[in-house]
Amino acid sequence: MNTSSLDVEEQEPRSVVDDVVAQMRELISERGLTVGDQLPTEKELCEAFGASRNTVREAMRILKAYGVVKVRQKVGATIVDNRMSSAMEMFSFNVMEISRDTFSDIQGFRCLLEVSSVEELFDKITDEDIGDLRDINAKLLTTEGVEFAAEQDFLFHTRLIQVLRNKAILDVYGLMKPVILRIIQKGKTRRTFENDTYREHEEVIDAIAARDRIAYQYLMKTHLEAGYAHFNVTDPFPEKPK
Amino acid sequence: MNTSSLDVEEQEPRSVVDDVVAQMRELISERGLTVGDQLPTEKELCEAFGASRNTVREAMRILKAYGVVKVRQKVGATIVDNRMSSAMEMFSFNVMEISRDTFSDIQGFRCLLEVSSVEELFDKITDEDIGDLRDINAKLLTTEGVEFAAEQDFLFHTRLIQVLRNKAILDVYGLMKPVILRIIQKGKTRRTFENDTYREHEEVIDAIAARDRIAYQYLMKTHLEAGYAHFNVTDPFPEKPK
DNA sequence: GACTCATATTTGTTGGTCAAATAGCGTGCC
DNA sequence: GGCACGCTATTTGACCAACAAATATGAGTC
Repeated sequence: MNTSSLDVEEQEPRSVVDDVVAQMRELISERGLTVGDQLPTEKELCEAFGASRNTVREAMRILKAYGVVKVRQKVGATIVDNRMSSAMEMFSFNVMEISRDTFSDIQGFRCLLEVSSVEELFDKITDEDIGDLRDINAKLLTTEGVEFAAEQDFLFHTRLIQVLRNKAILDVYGLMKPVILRIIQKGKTRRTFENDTYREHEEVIDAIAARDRIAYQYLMKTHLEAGYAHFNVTDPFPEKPK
Repeated sequence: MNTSSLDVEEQEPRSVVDDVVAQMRELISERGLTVGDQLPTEKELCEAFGASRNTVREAMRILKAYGVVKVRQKVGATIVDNRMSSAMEMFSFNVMEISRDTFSDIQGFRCLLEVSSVEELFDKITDEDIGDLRDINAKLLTTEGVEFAAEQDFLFHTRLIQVLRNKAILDVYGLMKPVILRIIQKGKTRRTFENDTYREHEEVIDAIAARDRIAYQYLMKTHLEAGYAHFNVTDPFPEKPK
């Protein structure tokens, strides 16, 4: 069921490249290297690890893909921390249909983030935040196509999360962006955004402005669950048994 | 402040490898490839993209690092979806100290996940779940070293999250594992786990068993915030201005 | 049909070449 | 001295060719 965290994956014989990656990790750890520090040159790494340059390069590609190093010609490899944006990159691959389970899981997550956080949200929100929310929502009426509308829809919810001033939560929300965007678009037309979505957002903002906890929670929950109808009606899910 | 989502990073001229990665994405998208399907061989990709084999290989390494493909000799590249475990890999790099901000953000997140989800938690939790929690917590008394204790501590909280039956939330929790582990260990000894942590967990379990919402929320919040003392007292943070 | 084995194909690794970028150094000028 | 400029050595980027290792495939045998 869950293939992500706990299963014991059969370990294939580690390739030389994987080995070099591991040694690079050790090197970073041992020397206590951190953001801004330089790694040795490719040549030095070759000698240190006894691997060919291509192998070292492939290992370096992995670190770059992880967003852990940044390489510039002549300068060499510098340690950075772009792991969050790298993670976004990787989750933007459309390698599979969104299953009904994934959909309801993500929606449940959003519910937790946006509905259950009401206390902290009402605590921290300012008039400026509310103004921004109205501005963003207004753009839903400009009818620039479904993709644009979906972006604005997502931006609205992101702006709301931003009020919590919690980078970890904001990052995770950004991480889920590709999936959320596809959920938002599913089964909707430009008119859906113009009519339903815009109105629902406005009602949510009104509830926030009035500091009405009950109304906010009800409206946001309803709004999030509204997507479920669109999602459910579309297709019978050609589920793919492994 | 926030380097993850919104800033406009100066775009350097894309390398050939990045280009090949982009073309592979297109190819996957166009052909509607999904988990289990095969990619063309390296040779075919070279011809299709007009790139050398090493370049194609480096691009393939990136896709492998993303957990999007799995490559076996002779068989070739198969599309998979191990992005979550790949994400865990990348976040297990210790490239930077955990800042106080990161700490409080993560703790805030955990608070949201574990405290605010009380309704759903109490709704879904079974006696079996509670039994598991007690079993896991009991292992804190076996005194096998700090690393083991920290693992058990983390496992306790993971098991709690598992009750929600939400894969997305569970995955995100797993994603934060490396950071959480370091937070858990910070400033603690084996005795801390044996005494304080064990007792706090037991109290939480008791509250759950009694279905006492108020007590649960208070105890869990207190427990999570307890780490803050350990964290704050240790060092003055040699902050590293860029 | 079932099994064995040789072979061809495909990925893994290595060594090398050339190109492109550029940090660092030296030179000359003011 | 200090500054601007250009050269050069170094380093990464891309490519090529060759061989090793793994293995899917098919021919051959019973």
